[in-house]
Amino acid sequence: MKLNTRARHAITAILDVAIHADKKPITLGDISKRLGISISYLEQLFSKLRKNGLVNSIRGPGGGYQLSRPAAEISISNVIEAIDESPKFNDVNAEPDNDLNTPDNNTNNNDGQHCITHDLWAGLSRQIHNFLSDISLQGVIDDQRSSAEVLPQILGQSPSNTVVFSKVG
Amino acid sequence: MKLNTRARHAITAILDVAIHADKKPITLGDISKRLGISISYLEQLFSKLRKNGLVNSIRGPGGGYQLSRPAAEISISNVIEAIDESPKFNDVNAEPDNDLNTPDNNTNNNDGQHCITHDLWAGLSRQIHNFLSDISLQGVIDDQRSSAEVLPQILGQSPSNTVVFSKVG
DNA sequence: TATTTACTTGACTAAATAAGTAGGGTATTT
DNA sequence: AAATACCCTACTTATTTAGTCAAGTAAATA
Repeated sequence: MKLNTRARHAITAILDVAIHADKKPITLGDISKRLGISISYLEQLFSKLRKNGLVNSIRGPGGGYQLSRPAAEISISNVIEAIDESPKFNDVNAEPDNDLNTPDNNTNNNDGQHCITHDLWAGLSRQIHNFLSDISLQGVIDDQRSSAEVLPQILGQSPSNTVVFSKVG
Repeated sequence: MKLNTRARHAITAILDVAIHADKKPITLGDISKRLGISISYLEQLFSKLRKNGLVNSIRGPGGGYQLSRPAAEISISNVIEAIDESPKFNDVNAEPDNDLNTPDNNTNNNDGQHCITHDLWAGLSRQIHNFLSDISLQGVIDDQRSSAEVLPQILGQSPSNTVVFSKVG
């Protein structure tokens, strides 16, 4: 699982769809205009989102994309995992499929210390994954709403006590 | 705040130090052997860790690095933030200092939708940051030790909202 | 049926950033 | 003297980013 700009774009794009869930299907052209991302790029992202069952596509005039299920039932980790799937098709080298960047366990170093920190990282990685599994698109939207109400948004920095989690489901 | 391989290396490296906290200072040579990372690279990382007060250095034979404070009082976000500081020294262009990759809010698109998703991403980013602020090095180690759920170590602040995580999906 | 509109797929790429190494040195401490 | 941290510049390579281009396919509508 990688938290990179690709993931960010996918998340903001699907959030854009989620926000307009009540209306007609959202076209990639709309999203492109709003987010300033090329349609071609969005096509790549939404292709994966669709194949992973997160969005439905509707063709023809008036078509576009909609969430396949309520925003409360799509987690952030769902989106990220849909996006950063390695191709792994075709043939040869199936990549080791790293979770949040898996360290190479190639060079066996002297003692088993490397394995220890490897396991520690894996544990942390799992925790982050679980955390992101518990945040839904709806949760992100609600959090924004509530923190906008409660917080005067005065500070760009250190608002760190304002976590409002909403869980999936 | 960026979760990339650089951050992963920094975290595993400082965890390596934390594991040996009871013993003598850990040399970069030791870590290099165990993690398979070049000393040059580790120097870059530990330079930042030291400047951010996370580790102490001891020169001369028998020297090395130690944690500057108990592992329970160093959070994962502390480490990440120490690492991904932009240079920003010297002179001119102070980078906008992105948190988990800040989208460009340059091209003002038609309506205010871009800003909405921008805010949503910022909110999510903040949640992740808070989450990582509540996980200490000791927490990661303990989690590994007893793979049950770890209560977040309380670091100085982080008062109100007790972060409840785990619960694998 | 013809046209429009939108989604699909795959190949390709220029630019930027990240990742990591190499190697010069200096400063301290044992 | 040796081991270690500390500092700096440069360098190479790999990956990611953020797309473009082209040639489709599918569905709705006029």
